[in-house]
Amino acid sequence: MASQTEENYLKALFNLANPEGEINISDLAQQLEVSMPTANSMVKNLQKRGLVQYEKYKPVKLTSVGKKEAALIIRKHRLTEMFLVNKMGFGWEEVHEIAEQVEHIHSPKLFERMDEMMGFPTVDPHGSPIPDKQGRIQNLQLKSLIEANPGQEAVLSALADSSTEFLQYLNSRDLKLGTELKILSKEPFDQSMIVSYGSVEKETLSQKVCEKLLVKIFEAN
Amino acid sequence: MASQTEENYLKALFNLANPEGEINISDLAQQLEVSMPTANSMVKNLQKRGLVQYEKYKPVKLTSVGKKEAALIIRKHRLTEMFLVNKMGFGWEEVHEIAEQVEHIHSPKLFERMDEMMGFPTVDPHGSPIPDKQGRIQNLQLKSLIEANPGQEAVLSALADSSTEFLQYLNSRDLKLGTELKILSKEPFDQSMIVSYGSVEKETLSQKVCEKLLVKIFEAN
DNA sequence: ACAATTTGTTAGACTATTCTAACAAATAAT
DNA sequence: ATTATTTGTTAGAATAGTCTAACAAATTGT
Repeated sequence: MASQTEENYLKALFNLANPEGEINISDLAQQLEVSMPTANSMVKNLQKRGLVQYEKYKPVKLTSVGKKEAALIIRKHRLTEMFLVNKMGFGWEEVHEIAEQVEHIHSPKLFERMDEMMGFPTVDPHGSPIPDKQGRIQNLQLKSLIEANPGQEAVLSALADSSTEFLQYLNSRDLKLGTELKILSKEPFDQSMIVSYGSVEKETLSQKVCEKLLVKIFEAN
Repeated sequence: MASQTEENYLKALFNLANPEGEINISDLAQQLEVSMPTANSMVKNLQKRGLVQYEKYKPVKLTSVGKKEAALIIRKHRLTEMFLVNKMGFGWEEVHEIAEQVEHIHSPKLFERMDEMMGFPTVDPHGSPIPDKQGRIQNLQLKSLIEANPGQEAVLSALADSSTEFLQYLNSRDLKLGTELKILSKEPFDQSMIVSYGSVEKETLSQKVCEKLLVKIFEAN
């Protein structure tokens, strides 16, 4: 069984993988806040255990076994986040740290019970998909708000960044998953957007923010 | 901050302490399933950290700081057990293993929320008291059923053993916390007792079982 | 193409937690 | 009281995970 440390490496590898599934050792080291030699030696260890594919001076790739292990840890993380928000009344900005610890608990029963109590949710409080028990992840094909154009409408469906700071920014603007945004205009100079939603008539969202809002886009009717 | 391993040693020391608060290294080693030299070296480490009092060849004692740390871990354990039973529908025989892991989570918020959701319970599902936030433990002064005499009544209030096997034995006899037992007779030869309770007219409880049932005793009216 | 920079590797060391082997002290048993 | 047994200690080694220093390969920028 993977140690807590190994689990954290698997999760980081999963999250950092580029579209080809490759990860740099330096990115891995940075993500986990360890030195490069440390990351390097753990990658060798994971290779011995069949969880990653790796050759000297080449980027790392999770094997299918490694990918599944990682997805199952992420499943526990996201189920926990959802449980904390839906069943225990936490705010979406408070749950990451707790889930970071709970995800390492070995107890299929516990997570199945959470899943059941919530009616088998498919996304976590930040809109990220919850992998199924086989470690499969549904692909929602959401777009970044930046791709929407004036006149269109967009439903906020997930976030590309779940940091406390960003979540608090969203809280302060009353932006939640499910919020319907009308795109009023786009500023070509800095890529910022002016939108309206709910009782907010007019709000300017910077490029940085728009990039991190994942939406379903509709033609306004 | 104490590591998970150190936390487990503190908890074991707390639970093994005799009435004078003393613990043998061999008992500690056995409880934690480690060798004696391992337990010995960890005791020295805890001593350096001011959590135990210790001199060569003498029994170990928790300091007041160590005792408080231990009690706060036990608080998390028992709150978790209660939460799993009351809020998540687990059986009392299923929760120990899970709580054993959850107790190491660092998140005051999480445990305070559990406490709040349950209305600040004072005992866990096995009747053991839940230490308060200062690590203080209420002393219930319960007696073992073995001390009750024919003609008296006793309310099952806690257990001196919460092993899965014992809990399953109790489940099979429909014995729960709160069950009112009438003592019909005591067998002087083997210290077994014949009792009635609920819809059970007559049940024989061995000495071993009676010793582990902690009760409040009343004169029958 | 070659220097500068970034990225990755090796070697060697440290800490925490564990072990076994060997021995010493304390306790129990005759 | 002397031996036998149990309990506790020391020494020395192993593993997991981490580090720094030094070097090597790959990439970037003229």
